[in-house]
Amino acid sequence: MAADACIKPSFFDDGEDEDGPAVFKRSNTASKRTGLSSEVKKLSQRPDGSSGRRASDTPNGQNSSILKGKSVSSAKVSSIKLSVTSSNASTSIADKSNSSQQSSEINEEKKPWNKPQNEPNEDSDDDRPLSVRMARASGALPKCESPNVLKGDGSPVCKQSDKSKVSIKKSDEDFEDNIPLSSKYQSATLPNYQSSNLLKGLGSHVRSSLKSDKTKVNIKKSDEDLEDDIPLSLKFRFKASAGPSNKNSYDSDEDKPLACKLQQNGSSKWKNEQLKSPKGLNKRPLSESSTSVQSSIKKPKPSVTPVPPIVKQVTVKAEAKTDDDDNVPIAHRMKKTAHSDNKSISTKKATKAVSAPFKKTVKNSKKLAKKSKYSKSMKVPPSSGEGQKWTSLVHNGVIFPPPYKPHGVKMLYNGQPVDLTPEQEEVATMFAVMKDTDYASKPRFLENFMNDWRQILGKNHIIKKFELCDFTPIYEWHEREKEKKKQMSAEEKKALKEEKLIQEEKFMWAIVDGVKEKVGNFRVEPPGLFRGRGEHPKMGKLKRRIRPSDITINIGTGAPIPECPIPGESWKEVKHDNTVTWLAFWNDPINTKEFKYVFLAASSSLKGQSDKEKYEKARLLKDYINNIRAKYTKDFVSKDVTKRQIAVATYLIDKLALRAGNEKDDDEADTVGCCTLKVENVELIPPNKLQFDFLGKDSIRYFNMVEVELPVYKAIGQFREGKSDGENLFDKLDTSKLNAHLKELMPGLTAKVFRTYNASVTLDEMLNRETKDGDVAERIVIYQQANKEVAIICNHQRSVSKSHSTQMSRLNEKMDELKAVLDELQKDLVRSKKGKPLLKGADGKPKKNLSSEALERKISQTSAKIEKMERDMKTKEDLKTVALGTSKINYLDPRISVAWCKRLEVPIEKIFNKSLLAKFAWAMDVDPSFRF
DNA sequence: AGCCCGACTTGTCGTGATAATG
DNA sequence: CATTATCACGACAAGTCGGGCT
Repeated sequence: MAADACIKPSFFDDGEDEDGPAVFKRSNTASKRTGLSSEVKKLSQRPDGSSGRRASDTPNGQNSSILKGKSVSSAKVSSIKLSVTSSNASTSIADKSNSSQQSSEINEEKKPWNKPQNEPNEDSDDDRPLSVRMARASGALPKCESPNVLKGDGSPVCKQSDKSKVSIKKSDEDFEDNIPLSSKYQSATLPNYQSSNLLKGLGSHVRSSLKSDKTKVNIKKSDEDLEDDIPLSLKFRFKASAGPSNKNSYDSDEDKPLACKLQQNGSSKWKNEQLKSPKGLNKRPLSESSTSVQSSIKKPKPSVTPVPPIVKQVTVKAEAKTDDDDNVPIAHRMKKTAHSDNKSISTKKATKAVSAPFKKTVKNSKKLAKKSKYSKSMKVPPSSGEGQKWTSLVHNGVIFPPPYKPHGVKMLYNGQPVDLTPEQEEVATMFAVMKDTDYASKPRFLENFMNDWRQILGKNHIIKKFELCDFTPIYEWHEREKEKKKQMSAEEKKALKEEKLIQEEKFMWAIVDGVKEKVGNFRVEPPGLFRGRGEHPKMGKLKRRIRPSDITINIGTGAPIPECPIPGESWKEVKHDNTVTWLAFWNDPINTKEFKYVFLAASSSLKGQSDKEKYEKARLLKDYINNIRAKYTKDFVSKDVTKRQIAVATYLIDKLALRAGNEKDDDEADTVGCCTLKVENVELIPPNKLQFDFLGKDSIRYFNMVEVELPVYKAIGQFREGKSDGENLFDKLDTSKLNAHLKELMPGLTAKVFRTYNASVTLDEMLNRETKDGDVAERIVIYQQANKEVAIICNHQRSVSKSHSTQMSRLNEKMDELKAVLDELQKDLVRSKKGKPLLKGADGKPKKNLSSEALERKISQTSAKIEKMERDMKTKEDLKTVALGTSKINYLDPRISVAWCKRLEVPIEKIFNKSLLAKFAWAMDVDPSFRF
């Protein structure tokens, strides 16, 4: 593989990357940067110095550097530079290790169905060239050694009642021993529930005890903070000025912010069930927008000229590239885009320099601007970077699913075979195939399906009533097809796979600013019956086939327009909008107001950069969190109801990691988030506990009992007063008001940042309080436990595998056998010591005589086996409903994991699988001392 | 000031691939 | 070597949140 080099632009760089980080890919896109800076400035309230920027941690290598530049200086600091590195990583790493979620399925209620085709993924491509640096980076990490890893027990920190059967002890202890805190928490508060999680509220008391570890942290931090002109505490006061009663406690907390999280959240008992009693009706209007931001001045810092991007070449396609190009930017090569070079260069620079606001800050101009600019060949390169996401974009569009192939199998209606046209048969088949899913028995699904199918059947078709339909013949045909497929030889399967790959290859890549990047979902969704989650009102509706005329393509101005793969048809529209990252979109046939987008894959630098910004924003919250907590604590007793509601809602979001809770339409499943909680979802349990029970995103149940501070308890009681079950608990609130408020507390702050913050802080804290001993496998177990803790906080659940109970009982049997063996060995030992002959074996034959020593040895071996098995079982039981993958992908700052791996010499491949390694390429060169 | 469009992140599940087991 | 358990990864649904328009 070739390595590509790349450039990174550094504008300010001062040494930024000096050390280490490898950068690859293009320099960065200029576009956005966090914008925090700009916002920061704006904030009126805070003194600016204090403005939030977090000082960088010195320790962290690059990061610090990143921030460094700007932050230090003055307020203006604007841009943060991020250098994204990308790598592509690939490499040989194997994945294996970690566990993450996986599949399994069914839970009682909901379950999905399968879908027919899928494809092999594989993609070989991963082998995109690694950059040199990367290599180096990786070198830093030890390579992995053995595959096996984990497993052990993950001991659960939390527990649920049911699990009780299994004995507890297990590993937790190990883990916990070291960690006093957790235990404290648990015990403290909750009754049976899981403990650890339950939190104690932010209550400081407890926490204070915890502090210890944290203190150090703070300390460090403080150093860093030097930069800030104003110490947090000041800020704190600032905001909190009014002086909440609790303040003290908080203050104390401040010192150790991390701690908080621990307490956080309780676990819940999971199990998804759908609750049903929601009442929700009132939906409030969404409303208001938040304050706008205008960052006005951006000043670019001039500086280096960027090097032209290099293309990674690959086999690929784009006309432009040829192998040699490595060093030449594509732009150059492309004739069409001739002007592009300039653009790219200039823009990049510009953008970087500019402080951009978070997402598109640019006001209107998007469209106008872009087009115009573009066409004009961007004249405004420099500062224009605002909402710009790329300068050149080349791709081949999307691939459509193959046309329907009629099978001719006739279903029965009222016992008689029925002739169907291919279109009618296609829909009948969609349903037939879902026969053994539970959708097939949901009235709403059946009704929606029949309504849509009837339209295709036409008015006069004999088929009228679902009850008279018998799809069995088609279902059986499908089963046979599946079986056939399964029986294919390995070679045949392989051949099919390759063929598919060849067909898809051209769609898999896009060239963004001269860099080849993987496209995320270039396959247009095939027609099917809509499978909404939970009690979705539209389940069963026909999701019609998408055609080229439904699709809007977005591509660089000079790039060749992808040819429409279906002869005789054409794209709905072709745009050249460089302020967005999508390559194509179409309207969702189920909800025509919504869109389905084709984006770049997670491994792309565009995504990587925004991911990094997300984590930087969460890290910034660290500097404000104490202040924010003090503020809302004070407002728990505000006379202003709206303020009180905002305070309590913020508290719940912070402490329980609840989602914001936007309003939903009636044609969506009835689920809630913080702002949309209904009275019935929160029960008061005297003296100061709250019991939450509601369906959240994806209709996953959130059930948790939490001890809260008394003022919160009382406030909730007030909010419930005079309302019936289905009414909104927070009637004066909605997400835009809440976020607008949060933005006043910290630039760019929104409700979801708390989830990221709490998740990452928890991981960082848990990983760092562990001692360094233990072998790699044990360390991985520690990581998993931390990961699990986060998953619980975020309520990331998975359905229990169908075979779970079977597997458990099988393990139980084995366990019983082992115990019997142990028992017999012990009896034999006693006899042996007394000089009596051993007992006879099960088969009646005498066993060969063993010495007492030998017996003892066997006993200890067997006991060890039993213990291990108990641990494994407990872990398995414990994790049966916990999905670890979601938090790893979306909430845990990968730099925490990477730095930890470097420090403890755990191969990063044990923690991140291949996709994660690619996705987090930007984090691989983090300094080992990085702390969130 | 609210509504709604638009873009992008987050989340669960199914399924094929791969590793572990008997 | 055949099965079964686990893992990786894609599919696609369902959130969040900002911005522009009225």
